Amino acid sequence: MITIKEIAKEARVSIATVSRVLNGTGGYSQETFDRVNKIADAHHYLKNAAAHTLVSASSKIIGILIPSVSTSFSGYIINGIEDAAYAAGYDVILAHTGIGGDERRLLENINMMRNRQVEGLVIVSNQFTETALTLIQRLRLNTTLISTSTRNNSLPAFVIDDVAAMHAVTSYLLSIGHQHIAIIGADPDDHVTGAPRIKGYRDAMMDAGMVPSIAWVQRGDFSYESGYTGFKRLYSGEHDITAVCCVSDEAALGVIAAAHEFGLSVPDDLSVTGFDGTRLSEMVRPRLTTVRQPFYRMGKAGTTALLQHITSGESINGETFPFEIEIRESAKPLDTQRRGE
Amino acid sequence: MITIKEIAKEARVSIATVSRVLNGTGGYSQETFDRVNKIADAHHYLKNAAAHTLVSASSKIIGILIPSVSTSFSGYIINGIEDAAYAAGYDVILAHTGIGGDERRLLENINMMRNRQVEGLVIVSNQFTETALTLIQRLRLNTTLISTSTRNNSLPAFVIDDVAAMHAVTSYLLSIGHQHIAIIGADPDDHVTGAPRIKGYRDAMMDAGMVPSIAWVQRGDFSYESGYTGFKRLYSGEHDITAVCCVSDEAALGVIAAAHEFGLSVPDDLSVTGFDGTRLSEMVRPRLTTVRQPFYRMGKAGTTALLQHITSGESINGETFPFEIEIRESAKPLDTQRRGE
DNA sequence: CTGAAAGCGCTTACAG
DNA sequence: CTGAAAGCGCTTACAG
Repeated sequence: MITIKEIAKEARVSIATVSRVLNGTGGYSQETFDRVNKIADAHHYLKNAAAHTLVSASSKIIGILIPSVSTSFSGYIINGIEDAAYAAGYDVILAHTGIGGDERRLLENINMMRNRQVEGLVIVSNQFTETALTLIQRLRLNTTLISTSTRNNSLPAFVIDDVAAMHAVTSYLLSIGHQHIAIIGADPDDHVTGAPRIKGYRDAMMDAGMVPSIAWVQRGDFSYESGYTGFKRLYSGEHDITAVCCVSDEAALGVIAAAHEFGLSVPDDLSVTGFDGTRLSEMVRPRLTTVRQPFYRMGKAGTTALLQHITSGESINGETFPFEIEIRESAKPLDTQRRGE
Repeated sequence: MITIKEIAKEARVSIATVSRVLNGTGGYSQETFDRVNKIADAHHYLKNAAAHTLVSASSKIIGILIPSVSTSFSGYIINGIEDAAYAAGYDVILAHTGIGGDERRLLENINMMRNRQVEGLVIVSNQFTETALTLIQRLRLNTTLISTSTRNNSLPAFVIDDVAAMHAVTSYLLSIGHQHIAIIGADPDDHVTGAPRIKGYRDAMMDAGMVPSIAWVQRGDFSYESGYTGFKRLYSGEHDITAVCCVSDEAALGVIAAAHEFGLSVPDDLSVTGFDGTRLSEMVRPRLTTVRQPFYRMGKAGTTALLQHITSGESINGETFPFEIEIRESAKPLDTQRRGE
C-alpha cells in the first residue's frame, strides 16, 4: 500500500501538503491539488485508518453489542444501525455477548470497544448487569440503547412502550369477546421487557374486571420453545382458555404448535397473538395478529442520534416509538370460535 | 485513558519494559513484572488498538461483507464467524452491501476493509461482480467465501453441493410418488446458487424419465414473495402439479400462502419442500420438509481456516459440507394426498 | 534484565 | 501556498 510519504516524493511536495490535499482542508494551489490527487488515484491510495485514528483520536467506528444476531428481529435493528453509520461515514464493529448472558464475554467486549477507540456504542436488546453499566460509565463510552433500557434511565433508550403495547393487544382480545386470556413467554424478573409486558396484560384484564389466575401467566424467555412448553403446561390444567397473547412472534408459533398437539386449531379453537411484527408473522398461515415494533427505524434513529452527539455534541434524547396492532387471522372473535369443552 | 508512558513513569522503568511486560514477551524480572502489572490494573489500562495496529501492521480484525443481515439464515453464519473470531482473539467489522446489489457500496466497503487493515475478509452469500473480485485481488485481501463461490473457484468457498442437494429433495418427492413437480424461487442466471439448484432438480426429473415443462420452473430471488408470486403464476396455468420444491424456506412459505388462496391445503392437496433448514422450517405448521445447510458450522469453519491462514500461512482449502434432507410434514406421498382436479 | 532510539503513517500548529 | 517538526501510543531491534 502506498503512503503519503511516497506520494509526497513523487509529487515533490511535503507530506503535510499531501495530507492537506487528501483531506481537502485547504491551503494549496489548484495545480498542487490536481497533481497530488492524480498520483494518489493512480496508486489507489487508501488512508491507513490506524494512523488516522491514532493521531486524530477519532476512529470513525461505532460498536454494536448484541446477544445474538440470529433472533428474528435483530437483523432489522442491525440494518438500521448499519445504514445510519454508513450514511455518516462510520464503520461498524460487531460483537456478540451470547444469549444466555455470558457476563465475562460482555465485559470483555465492552473493553474491546474501548481499546478499539469506538466513538459510540449501540447496545441492542441486552440484559446488562450493573457491572457492565459501571464499566461503560467509567470508560466514558457514548452509548445508546435500542430495544432495551436501564432501570433508572441513565442511558438514552430507543424503545416502544411495552406496558401500553401489551395493554393494547390484550384489550383487543377482550374487545372481541375473549375473557379467559393467558400470557405466555415473558420473564417477570426481566424488568426491562418481561415485567412491563406482564403489567400491560394484567392492567388490561383488571380494567375489564377480570382477575387473571396465576396459571394464566406462563413465564418464559421469549423463545419459540417457551411458547411451546408454556402452552403445554397451561393447557394441561386450564381448558377454558380461549386466547393467548404472546410476547414474541416466535413464542406465538410455539403456542400454535403446542395447540396443534392438543388437536386445537388456531384461530378456530384458540386465538393467539404475537409480538414484534417480524416478517415471520406475515409468512405463516394463519398470519399472526401481532404488535409491530419499528425495529429498523429504532436502530437507525438511535444511531443517528448517537452520531449527532459525537459530531456536534447534541445530547441524546431517547425516544419511545409508536407501535401498531396488526390485526390478522390468528385471533378472532370469541363468538366465531368453536368453543373449547 | 492511561498509556504505557504514564505506567512507565509510575513504575520507574522505560516504556519498552512496560510494553514487554504487558505483552508477556519476556525479558524482565518477576518483580518488575508484578509492579508494572499492578499499576496497569489499578489504572484499568487498555492498549490503544490503533497504535498497536499501526506499529505491528496486524489489526486483529476480520471483516464480514454480507448483503443484509435480516435474511433468515445470515444470522447463523454470522454467529459462526463471530464465535471463531472471538475464540482467536479477533474482532469483527461488519458491512452490508445491500440486497439489490449496490456495486458502489460493495466496492467502497471492500476498500474500507483494506484501509481498516483487516487481516482477513469473509464474504457471505454475495453475488459479487468481476470488478469486486479484481479489487479484492489487487488489495491482496485474504478472503474466504461462505455459502457462495466464484465461477472459476479462485477463492476458497465453504458451501454445500447445490446440485446434489436439489437432486436429493426432488428425488425424495419422486420416490413418494410425485411426478408433476415444479421448482420455484431460483434465478437461472445466478450461476452460483440458482442455476445449480435448477440443474439438480432437472437432473432428478430426467433420471426419473420426466421432462419438466418450462412453466414448471418459476424463477425468483429466493424470497417469500417470489415463492408467492411464482406459485400464483404457475397454478394459473397448470393445475396438475402435485408438489413444489422451493429453493428457500421462505419461498416455501410463500408457496404455501399462495396455495391457501387457491383453497389448497398443504400437504393434503399439495406437497411443498423448503431449502436451508432454518428455524423457520420447524416453527411453522406443517413443519417444512427441507434441506438443512449447516450454516453455523460453515461460518465457523470458513473463519477458522482463514485465521489459520493468517497466523500460520496454511493455505485455505474450501470445503463442501454435507447437507441433510429433513423429512417432515409439508410433503407427503402422492397416494395419501387428495388429488387435485 | 533494562533503556534509548527509531519508526509505523498520519495530522496539525507554527513559521515563513 | 508550503515545509519542517513534533507527536499520537505503541513495538522492536540494538546495545549494554
